[in-house]
Amino acid sequence: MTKPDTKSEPARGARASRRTTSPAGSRTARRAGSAKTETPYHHGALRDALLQAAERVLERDGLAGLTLRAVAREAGVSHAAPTHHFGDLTGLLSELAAVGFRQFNAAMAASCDAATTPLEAALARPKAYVAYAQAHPGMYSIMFRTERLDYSRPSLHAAAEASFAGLANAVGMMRQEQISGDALTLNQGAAIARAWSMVHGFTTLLLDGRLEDILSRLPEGTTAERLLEAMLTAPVAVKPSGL
Amino acid sequence: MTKPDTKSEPARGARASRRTTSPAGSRTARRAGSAKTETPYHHGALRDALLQAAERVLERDGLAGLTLRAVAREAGVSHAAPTHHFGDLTGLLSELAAVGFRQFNAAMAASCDAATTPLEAALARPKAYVAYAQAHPGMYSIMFRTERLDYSRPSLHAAAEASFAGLANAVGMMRQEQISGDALTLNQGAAIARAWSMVHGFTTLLLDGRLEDILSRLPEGTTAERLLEAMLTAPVAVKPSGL
DNA sequence: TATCCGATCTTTACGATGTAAAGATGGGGA
DNA sequence: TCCCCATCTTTACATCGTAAAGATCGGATA
Repeated sequence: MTKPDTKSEPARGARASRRTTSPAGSRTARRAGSAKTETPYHHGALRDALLQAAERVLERDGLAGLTLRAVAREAGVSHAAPTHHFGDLTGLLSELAAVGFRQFNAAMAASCDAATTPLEAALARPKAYVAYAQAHPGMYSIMFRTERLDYSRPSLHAAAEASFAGLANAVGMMRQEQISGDALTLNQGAAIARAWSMVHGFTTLLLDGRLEDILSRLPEGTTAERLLEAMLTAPVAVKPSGL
Repeated sequence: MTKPDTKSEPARGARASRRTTSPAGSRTARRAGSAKTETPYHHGALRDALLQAAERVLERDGLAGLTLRAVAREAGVSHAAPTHHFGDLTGLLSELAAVGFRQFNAAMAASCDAATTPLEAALARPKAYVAYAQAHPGMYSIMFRTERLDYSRPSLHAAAEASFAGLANAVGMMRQEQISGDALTLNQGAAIARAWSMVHGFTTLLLDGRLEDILSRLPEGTTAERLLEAMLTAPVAVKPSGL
């Protein structure tokens, strides 16, 4: 009854004719060659290509534009191809978030290694955290948009876990304690929660534009990074609480 | 060509027959009467009814279930009725978020008024913040899901602004300073950013289940509220930064 | 080397959603 | 009394996620 999905997915129009005219043998030859932009019938590395396409779509069109069909279009394959590799939309988003966490962890590790002074070392990690989010806002927002993610996926679970472990480790070093794997004191937990909450909260507020108000009221030319630094290093309030 | 949208929206099936059999006059009488569950043709207060329906749907079915059509179904009207009152989905979500911010502000104000000791006063606001989010997770997540919101809407802008003003004011009282409306020192901005980032970050991490790991490692029976308290009051780390 | 299995990708189909546009309804002012 | 127009419904359509069946090879097996 419904008009079939024709027309909306031109996708591999060029390939259709090529496929009919080219005998089987040329496919492997083409893949071995440099013409990676052409799409042989069996893509060969569609999974990775789809993830890269998804990242492009996400950073170009935002979260709203990140659909299974849009990713398939971007990668030049049929709209149902992603389903085969990721199961469903949640699967694709979860794997993409895992990619994000790995980039994220790598960026923070690199930044920590580059630090020389103790103060630098203390600020390197949070600065890299915020910098990654600013450079890849789409990725960051996906990584923390839990309702569309499946944390039981091994790759995502592992990547996110590594991120947490790095944080806990950094806090432990800061407190000159060994954070053991299984048990925490209330003070240790509070220190970790404070560090994570502060940086994560700052980042989401920043990405949501919620800090514009504050930034615009600060002395001319104060950047978000400067505000972050002040937030992390400034003396604490007069009253008993950390507020 | 496409099969018309019949069947999927039974909605007011009962009303259709009623409308044909009942002459015009009885409508006002019915609305004035107690039968609010029955749906007169011109609803009379559809806008508010839709917002209440939306809140029910949101807390019952989560963000994924919150669609224009689901809200219309819940309110017992045709699927296109919400469009007339809110323009589009963004409009509905924005107005719902505004409702949320008003509830949120009221809850925090009430909690502050109830405080007696200085320590209580310092903790009342963040505790109420987290408590609201835990009691209304759907509402809270909508209020901070910026990509689907339109902050240029007066009601949402005003409600969110009031929330920010309350926070800035609380921080000012804590520092025993007057926070002037137009300009801030770096330290003042940092104090506001720290307070907001910490509580907002903690809340989102908590709702996303990201603190489970920490909570499960803490002494038996430690609640999220207790962790929050410790995070806000515990002495700060050894090293120079607030980390 | 010829054959066939199964992984990979495409086609087709369907229900649901957001939104636009045109039609019905009736409250309230002219 | 009559008619305007805000309110709500109907109809229509493009797009999306997903399921299921068909096409297309790479490579193991014989």
